[in-house]
Amino acid sequence: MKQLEDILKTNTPIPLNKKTVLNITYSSIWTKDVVNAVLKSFDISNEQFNVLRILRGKKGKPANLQDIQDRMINKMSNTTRLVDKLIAKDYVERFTCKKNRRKVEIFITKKGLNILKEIDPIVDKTESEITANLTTKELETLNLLLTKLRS
Amino acid sequence: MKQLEDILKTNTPIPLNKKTVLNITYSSIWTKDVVNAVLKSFDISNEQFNVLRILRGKKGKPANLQDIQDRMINKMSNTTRLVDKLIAKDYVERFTCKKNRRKVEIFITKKGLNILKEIDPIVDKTESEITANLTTKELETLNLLLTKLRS
DNA sequence: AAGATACATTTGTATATACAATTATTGTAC
DNA sequence: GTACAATAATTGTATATACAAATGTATCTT
Repeated sequence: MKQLEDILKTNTPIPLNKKTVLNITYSSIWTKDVVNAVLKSFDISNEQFNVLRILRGKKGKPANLQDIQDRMINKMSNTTRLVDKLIAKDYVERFTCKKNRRKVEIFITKKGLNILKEIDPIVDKTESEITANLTTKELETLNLLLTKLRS
Repeated sequence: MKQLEDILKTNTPIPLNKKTVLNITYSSIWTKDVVNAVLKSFDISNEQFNVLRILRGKKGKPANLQDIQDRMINKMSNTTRLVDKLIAKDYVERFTCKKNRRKVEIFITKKGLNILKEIDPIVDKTESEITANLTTKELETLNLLLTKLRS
């Protein structure tokens, strides 16, 4: 098993606090790289894919920018431009909200739903592969520890 | 304890595979935000700080770009520009290697060492705080599980 | 020695992230 | 009703990330 010290090519052992933070960071980059490699052939970024899934979850109801940001795992100061790019691909539509003209209403299009249907099973499979080295019990422990860490 | 489902404001439970990937991503963003908030007052980014620490680790010996990239936890296609910014701050010097003029030799300056000495204890303290909710045994388990995940 | 290949870094372009400032609209206080 | 504050989104600027292409240098082959 490749220890963090090997990855970072350091000969001095890393204190447990620092090692944990680095290990989380490194694992996150690793998972992101694996998923990105899969999404790349669809010409869509991880973040754009995430927005599409959120919009589908609204089941026809409109989402404004704050709805999307609330559900984004990446803190986005910049959802506007992300939506711009999805509009350019015809995956999403944006209208100004008539009741409150400061707000916008964002919808996923049929084309957006179709591409999601294509990508979803592949990402699911990739996520299964990413976690394949751990048993269900170990995965539950890992989730518990990460949640406790942040609490 | 705030579950991932609460954070993402979804009412449907997330499958364990997907939940694990999301949990790692979210935890990584969380730790990065905490550390960045601390570094911000020093007008230095997480990545620039990381490069400085790597250079200090060379203890006077030169580092070329590949040395730095090998030790970077973030896969950097772009270490050149990161070093440019550190040079602009007088934290780092760059010379072309005389023995092999394709290579560069990068050194940390006294000013760079000084700022590191200032920042280090604060980051150490922050990392201790980040991991404060877990016992030593739990931290060891967490590191083990993450390492096993990637193996 | 000339041409091909490999190596080390830099540069270009597109996207994402972080924070501040701005614009437009709505709500509230007086 | 006007002034002021709050809200929602957009825009601007700087940095970081990802990948491809270009540049300059060294090495290898014959």
